[in-house]
Amino acid sequence: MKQTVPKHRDEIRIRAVPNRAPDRREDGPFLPLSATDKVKLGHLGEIIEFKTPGTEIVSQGEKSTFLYLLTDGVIEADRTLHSGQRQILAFYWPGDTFGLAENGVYVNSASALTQCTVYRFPTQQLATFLLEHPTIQEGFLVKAVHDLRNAQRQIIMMGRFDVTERLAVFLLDCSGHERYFDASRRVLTLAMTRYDIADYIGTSAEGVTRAFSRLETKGLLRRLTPRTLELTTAELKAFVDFSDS
Amino acid sequence: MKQTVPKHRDEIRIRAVPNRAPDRREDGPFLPLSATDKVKLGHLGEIIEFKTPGTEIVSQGEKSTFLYLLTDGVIEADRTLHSGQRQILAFYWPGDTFGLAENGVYVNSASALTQCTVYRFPTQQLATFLLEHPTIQEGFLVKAVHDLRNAQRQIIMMGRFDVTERLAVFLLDCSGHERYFDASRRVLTLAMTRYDIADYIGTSAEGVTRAFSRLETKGLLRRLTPRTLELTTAELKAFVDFSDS
DNA sequence: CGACGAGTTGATACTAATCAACCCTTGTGG
DNA sequence: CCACAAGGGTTGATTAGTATCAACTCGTCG
Repeated sequence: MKQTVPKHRDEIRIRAVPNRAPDRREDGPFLPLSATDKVKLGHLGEIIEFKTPGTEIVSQGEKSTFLYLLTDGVIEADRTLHSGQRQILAFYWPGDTFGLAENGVYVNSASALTQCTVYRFPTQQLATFLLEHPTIQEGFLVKAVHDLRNAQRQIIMMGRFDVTERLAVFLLDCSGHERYFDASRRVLTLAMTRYDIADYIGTSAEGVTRAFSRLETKGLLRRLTPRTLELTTAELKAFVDFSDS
Repeated sequence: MKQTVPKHRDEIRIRAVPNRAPDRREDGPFLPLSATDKVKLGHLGEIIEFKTPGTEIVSQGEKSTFLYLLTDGVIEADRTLHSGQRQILAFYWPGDTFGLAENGVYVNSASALTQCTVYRFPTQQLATFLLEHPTIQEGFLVKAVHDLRNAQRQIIMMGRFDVTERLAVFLLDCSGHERYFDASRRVLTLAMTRYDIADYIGTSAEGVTRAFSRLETKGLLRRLTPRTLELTTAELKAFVDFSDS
């Protein structure tokens, strides 16, 4: 289920679009981090592997002892209400951090959707470490702002888009991750169920299926299997009405 | 319209709930900042007053030259889509920062709903300043995470709550600010129109009015005037189903 | 006084939630 | 090896919530 792997060290990298216009642009969607900073962070953290999809890694309401950095796999963060309703707040991809806390308590749960490997950092040590390493702290600040922008995109999506448009936005987000979108064949592989997607875009599983068939009717995608889709990102982008993207 | 006021200096303070459990709790909803840090920040920034409600302070798509810290008044941040639809992403209260940027460009517009006084910091200088002042940078990091949690609350609200519940959540948020909620008389004064509220909770102005009358029918509030409400926060909290609050 | 914007109410249309039934794949145990 | 259970996925019928359009009131300001 869970296993420490001290042998190899995956590359430490943080996925974020910077606030300011970058002077260099060689790092793709990741923040520039000096080699020594990566080493220092690597020493502070610990690598964990989660072999079984579905494993809950952090649990809403529990004491927040670690901040996590995903290096491989896909993770889902959700909150469950008293009524039992579940809202998925984000899907995390390699380079994303998770384990959001308030007053020392996790506000969301997070579960692996695939096999995952993560770094985890003890929150106490991390806090003092960041004060001593301002450039790394800046990285985490930029990452937090990046996540804030993403959350705002999602608010717009929920507030102004119908279910079909929301699904299109979601699929576009997914196809931004090379590991799961084969750009040459234009095939997207989904790591999540209809229920997961529904709880993310604020509808029901049936609603997701119907939105899929409407997109298919419009010729914006083709379902090869329920979990593998052939799609053209340009056409989907033309379909949704973001002022950015 | 806009006027520099170098005479008096308002207190610099950042409104945020910390990630970790605080060891001291004397600062109310604001972050603990040392006196010298406040002075240094004050020197970096500049105080601006906006006399006329409705003034647009930052404009979506423009080059981001300043980060703003609100010291008095209420501000609204919104994004307008190609279709003309508007989504309000947040209302800002004293102690909040605004002027969110991506790649050096503001992603949202922000307008004053009341008379406002703000600090503004040149983004370039602020970035280097924060690297030299890790404790202040930590403050901005905690603030960004705070805003991220708020955005997630809003996602839950939009994804799982009906219009009436969303209005209740909004009113509860408003009544958290002493300046606009007289706790002894239980009277909340709204700075925003029905249209603003509608664009915030993702409905229409008519929808807001109907939600008001449903809450009034349920006995959860009383409309003294359209903009002043008598309400009991405890009853409203019981009505909404957040796992926190 | 008249114009305008905010706020409210009613009638109608439509999106999507819900309930039910069903298919398909996968994995497990007899 | 096959039967059956379980969960994911899809489709149809019905209903509930709310968007939209229209009309009207009220208060404010020039």
